[in-house]
Amino acid sequence: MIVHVAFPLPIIKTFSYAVPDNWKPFVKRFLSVRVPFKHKTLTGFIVDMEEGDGANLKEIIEIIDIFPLIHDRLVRLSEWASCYYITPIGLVLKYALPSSLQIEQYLTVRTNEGSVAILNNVPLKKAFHAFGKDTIFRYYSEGLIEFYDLFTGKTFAPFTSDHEPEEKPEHILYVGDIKNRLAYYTACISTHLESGKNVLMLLPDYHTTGRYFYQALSEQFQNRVLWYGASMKGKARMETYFRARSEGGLVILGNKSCPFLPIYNNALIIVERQEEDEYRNEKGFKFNAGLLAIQRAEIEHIPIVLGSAAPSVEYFKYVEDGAFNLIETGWLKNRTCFEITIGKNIISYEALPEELVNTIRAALEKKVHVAIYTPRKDYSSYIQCLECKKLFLCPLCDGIMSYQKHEDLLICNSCNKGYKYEERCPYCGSKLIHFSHIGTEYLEEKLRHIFTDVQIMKISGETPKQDIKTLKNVSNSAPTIIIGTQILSKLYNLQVNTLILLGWEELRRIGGFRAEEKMFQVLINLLDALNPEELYIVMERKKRVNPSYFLDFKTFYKEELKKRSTAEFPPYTRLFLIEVEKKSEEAGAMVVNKIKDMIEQEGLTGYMTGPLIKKKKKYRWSIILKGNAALFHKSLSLIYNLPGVRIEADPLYI
DNA sequence: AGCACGCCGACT
DNA sequence: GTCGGCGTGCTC
Repeated sequence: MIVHVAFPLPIIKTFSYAVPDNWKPFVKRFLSVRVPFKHKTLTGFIVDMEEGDGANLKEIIEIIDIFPLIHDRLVRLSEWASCYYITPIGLVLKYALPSSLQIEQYLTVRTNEGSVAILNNVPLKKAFHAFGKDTIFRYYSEGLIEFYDLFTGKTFAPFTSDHEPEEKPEHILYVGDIKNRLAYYTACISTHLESGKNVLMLLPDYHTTGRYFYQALSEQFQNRVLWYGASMKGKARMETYFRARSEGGLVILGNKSCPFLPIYNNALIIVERQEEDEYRNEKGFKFNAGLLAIQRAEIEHIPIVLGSAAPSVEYFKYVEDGAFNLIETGWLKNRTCFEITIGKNIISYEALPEELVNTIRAALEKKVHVAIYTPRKDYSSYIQCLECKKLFLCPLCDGIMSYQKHEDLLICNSCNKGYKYEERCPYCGSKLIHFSHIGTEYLEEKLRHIFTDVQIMKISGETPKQDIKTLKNVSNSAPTIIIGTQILSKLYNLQVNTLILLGWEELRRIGGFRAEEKMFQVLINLLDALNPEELYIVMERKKRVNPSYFLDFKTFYKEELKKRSTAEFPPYTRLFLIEVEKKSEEAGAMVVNKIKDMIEQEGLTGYMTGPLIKKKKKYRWSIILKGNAALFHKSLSLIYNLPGVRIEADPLYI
């Protein structure tokens, strides 16, 4: 017998191995196996079998799982994801399959058979050790023994068709503020839990939105609320795994690591703020967990709720197409916005613009909290020499450098490398350095100068969890100025009176075709979380955008969809970014031509840029491909395997 | 991805 | 003359 094994490696290809006699009876698709690969042993996944002796092939070392730890619907989800994201199935399965070695630790043997009575209540690992793994496999396949887990005491067996798929499960786009969303989610969850079913709920992160929902839902459903996340330590994580797999009446909360979690009687999936970037996994298998959840609901025939105050524009198209039903309650409407227009770059003010200072002062006099949003966490992210006019760029990768004052470092925005700041231009040595595009550090410095006796807090995505917790107490304390980045939009517990946006309009420059959508989401989600009574937007006159365009979601998404449709951008087409990187220009040009030929043969058009000459003689090309992935999946798989080529499906910024 | 092989520059 | 830098390509 020959098995085809997929590895969690960036190769779209499977490898064939022979199966020794002792393992033959147990071979099944989607079992993990240990095999020799190159000079090491590696864990892969059986994705196919065929007859034959495979005399010229290497043999598998052992089968790891006693039965496939994934059921048919999750297999379909994995296969869909592999296709959709042009990613090797092995990389997908690494995310979809729990580590068998972890599972074994919590399993015990159970038997009524006299012949193997000695094994009763023996931990599985011990049983493997004492009898040999293949012997235990044989006992299991002969029905002599079974296993139970330590958390539920229930039998650990392959997933059977447990759920009752709905005829026409509803897909709901719920547009509303956080209070209404929580009430809606709670009502949906309650119905399902009462009938003994389970609900899976995806959240963008663990520490802010995760904590908020965990606490709110625990008040309602007590110990029937579980969390499943990557940051969890072994035992707690496995408890959720086993309970979700065999108990009913639970709501399982998790972040991007849970769209593949096997769930018994899964009746509903909820995705909170599907538009958040945290749902994107950037390592190895680049997926969007929110999108996987939607596909999972489709495959499992269960309803799904996407809830947000600022959903991605594409879902409004799906509403128009009839694929989603829109529910709209309690949106943040009739919000007045005060604009503070300034004539010059904020950094050219001695302190801060007077009107801004007065606004903050007026709020503080009312004894209320003020939140100030700015898109960057550092001091400044655009540093230029005034003499030679050159921009400070990373010596390693040419990325734009930010200045981080508290450590006096220049930090590359692309590769994160830090360099000591020498206070002069690296090109001409001049000491006339100009900073612009200010961030939270700059604001904190200036505000501390002006408001010497006011409590000022600064938070960003890097703020330790402990500090974020203490923010909860801010609501009852003396008037505070809270300076923060986008993380402010997640602090549902914080009540502020005045919200000020500073540098928000700069998002337009960095966001590609999604720039305005991003601006919409940042603005609306800040309002959603902080629920301020007064909103101020500080903008430079020449960069001014009209805030009211973003404050009515119905007109906003209609306009936005119109633009996307004319320019042929998602959701009207899919995008793929093919990046080629080579040390020599000739080698790169060869690969690029090869790719162009393949694309042409498929009758497709790609938009190419390059070669961009990078530092250290690295040449880079990028090709943007537009179209329906199903049509050219085969060529993209071939392109994926070319050395020096990377493919990114649904790129964020182009 | 990771790792061995291989082809050019600075050294005892 | 070699040692080791990293670029290239293969893995059943």
